[in-house]
Amino acid sequence: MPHLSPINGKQSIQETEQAIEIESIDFFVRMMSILGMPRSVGEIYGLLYFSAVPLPMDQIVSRLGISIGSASQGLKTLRSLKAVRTSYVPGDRRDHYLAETEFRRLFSNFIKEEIMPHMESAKERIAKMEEALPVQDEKSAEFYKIRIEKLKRLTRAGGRLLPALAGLLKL
Amino acid sequence: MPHLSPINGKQSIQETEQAIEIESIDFFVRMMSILGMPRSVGEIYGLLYFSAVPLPMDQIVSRLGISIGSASQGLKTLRSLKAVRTSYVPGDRRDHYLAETEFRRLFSNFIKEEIMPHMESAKERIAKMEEALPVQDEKSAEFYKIRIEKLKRLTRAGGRLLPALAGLLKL
DNA sequence: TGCTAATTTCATTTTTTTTTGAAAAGTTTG
DNA sequence: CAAACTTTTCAAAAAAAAATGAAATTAGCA
Repeated sequence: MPHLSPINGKQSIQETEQAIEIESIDFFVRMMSILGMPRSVGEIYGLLYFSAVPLPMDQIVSRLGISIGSASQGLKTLRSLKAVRTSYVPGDRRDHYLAETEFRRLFSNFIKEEIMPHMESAKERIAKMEEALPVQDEKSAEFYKIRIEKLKRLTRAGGRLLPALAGLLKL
Repeated sequence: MPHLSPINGKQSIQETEQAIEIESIDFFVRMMSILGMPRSVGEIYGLLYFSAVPLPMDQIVSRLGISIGSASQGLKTLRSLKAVRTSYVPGDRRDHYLAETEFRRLFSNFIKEEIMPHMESAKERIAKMEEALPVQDEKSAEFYKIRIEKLKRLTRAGGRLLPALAGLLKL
């Protein structure tokens, strides 16, 4: 756990900022973990979310107390989700990172990048079930057909609903 | 990997059923793992989904080649999600399990049981951020307020949208 | 171009999650 | 109510996922 000294009366500005930062990290670690993202990814996003200025990787590393490797991989993940952007800071050769804070966009990207590919392969697997089916020639064939049809409806509905979801998020 | 002999010409009924079963298990293992469920839970549901008759636990164990403990825990999880029901079979003291196949209902249960509790604790964490905020007395306070407000909107929108989601699933 | 700082990669270690297996608990029925 | 069967529980083992750290790579600058 990082950070410096209080100075003045009741509660310093640093303490307030630190308190919010800790809660933010906690918040996003949990949120991201619902989405199956590793802790470090949540920590980094949580830190950047309440940072008024873009932070270079070494700041992220030292403030979170994680390794350089973790930070690099976490940022790579966040970049691929477009959850962070790099911003250019003149006279500094390091990349500086900034959180994307439009949740609708984030959510939309997440669905597109992480969920939809699974829907595609789901469809392929259902197709394989159908291939296996035709030779089946008895009363139980009907049962299988019905169950397969249900799966097809599910993936069709999912394929339509999921990409539309972000639009329904009225923030 | 379990199961028995082909007999007749091109492709036996057992082979067809087995092929579908394997694809089904594969399908649901992956689906469930998107939702953060362990492999065994997907396997069990995948097996039951294409079973015309309710299966007792020892059948599940032997067909999937998993341990009794795994099966028991997996079934417990599935019961809590209402993804399986037990059905009474006269003259057999074992519980027989049946897959719930209405995905809309399944989905709705999943959101209620697995997602919504997180939304509640998210709200609490945001409240903590707000508690930390008031003493903050400079220009940057505004920045924090805006970010916190965004989080509040997110959780509010999530709290409304998520429970309504299942209803939007037009299968 | 060569030097240095910044970042990525990846084999290894650590941590977390899942599965196992066996003992405990619970049920049914003779 | 006791014997046999079924299911649950949980400590330990195994497997999977994530983090580390150091070497390799890349990129900026003099």
